[in-house]
Amino acid sequence: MPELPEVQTIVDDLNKRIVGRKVAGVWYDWPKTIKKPKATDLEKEIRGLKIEEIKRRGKNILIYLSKGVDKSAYLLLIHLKMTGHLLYGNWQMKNNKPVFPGKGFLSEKVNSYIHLIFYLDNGLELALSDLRKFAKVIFGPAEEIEKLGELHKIGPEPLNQSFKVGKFISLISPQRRKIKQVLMDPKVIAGIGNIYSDEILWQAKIHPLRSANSLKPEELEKIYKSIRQILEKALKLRGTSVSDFRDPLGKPGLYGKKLLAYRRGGEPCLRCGVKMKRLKMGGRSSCYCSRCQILK
DNA sequence: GGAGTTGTTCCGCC
DNA sequence: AGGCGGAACAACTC
Repeated sequence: MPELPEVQTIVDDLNKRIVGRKVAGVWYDWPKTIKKPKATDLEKEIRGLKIEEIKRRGKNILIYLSKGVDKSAYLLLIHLKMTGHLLYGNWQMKNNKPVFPGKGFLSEKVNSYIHLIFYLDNGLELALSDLRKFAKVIFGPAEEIEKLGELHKIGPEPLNQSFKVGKFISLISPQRRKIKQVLMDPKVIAGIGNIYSDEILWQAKIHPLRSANSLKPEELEKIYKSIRQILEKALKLRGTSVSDFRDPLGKPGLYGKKLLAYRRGGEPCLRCGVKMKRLKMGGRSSCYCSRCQILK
C-alpha cells in the first residue's frame, strides 16, 4: 500500500530516529524477503555498520550505512510492496515470534506479521512487518545496489524541483497505454500507485481509460498540477491509512479522510453528486465519476 | 467459497 | 513492436 507520501513519511521519521545507530544483529523467519545477500549471510555482512542517512527513491527506502570513512559505502534497500511496514521500537520474543510488549500504539495487528528485525545498538529494533510477504530487502555495497533495476530503471521523482510540466508532458504523451496505467508505472514516473492515481485523475477530471497520447497539453497540465498538489498534501498529512499503513511508531496517516475517489465506486461524486463508477484494469480497480471524467 | 485488496515483474497472446 | 490480461508472490477481509 505505501506510495510516495507514505514512504517519504517513513523515511523522514527514520532520519530523526535511527541515524548514528549501529546494527547489532538480525533476526528473520521468512528468508525469501531477503533477496541479497543470502539470508544466512545478511547478519554477518551488516552487523557493526553505522546508519548514516535514509533516502527515498520511488517507493524504495534507502538506508545508507558505513564502516566509518565512506558514509555511503553500503546500502540497505527496502521495498514494502503491498502490506509492508517498517516499525521502530522494542519487541520481545514470545513463542518464537516478536511481540511488542506495550499496550499502546503497536499493540495492534501490524506487529504480529514481523518477519525481519534489525537490532540496533541502543537496544531498540527496526522491524519489517509484512502480512502478504511481498516486501523485499536487498543489501550490499551501495555502488552495486544502485546499479540494480530497482533504482536504475525508475522514472523521475514527481516532487523534485527539476520535474517541470514540460518534462512530464514529454514523458506521458508518447505513451499509447491508458493514462491510469501510465501514472502507475514506476518506470515512467516514480511513487504513484492505485490510490493516488485515482485521486489525481478525479481532481484533474480525466477518465482513467483515456489513452495517454490522446491527452491535450492543457489536460496533461491539469494532471501534472494534480500530481504535485495531491502528493504534497498527502505528505503533509503523513500519508493514507486506507487499509493498514502505519508510520515507524505505529501511527496511521491522516490523508485517508481526504480521499475523494479511491474506493468510492457506487458512492456519490463529491463534486457533482452522480454515482461513481468502478472498473477493472490489470487486476486492479479504478474509481471515477462518469460525469466529471468523460471518455472522449 | 469466491472475490477483492495496496506493488511490481514477467509471460504469453494478439 | 508493443499493448494487454493474467499470473505470481501470499494471506487476509468481506
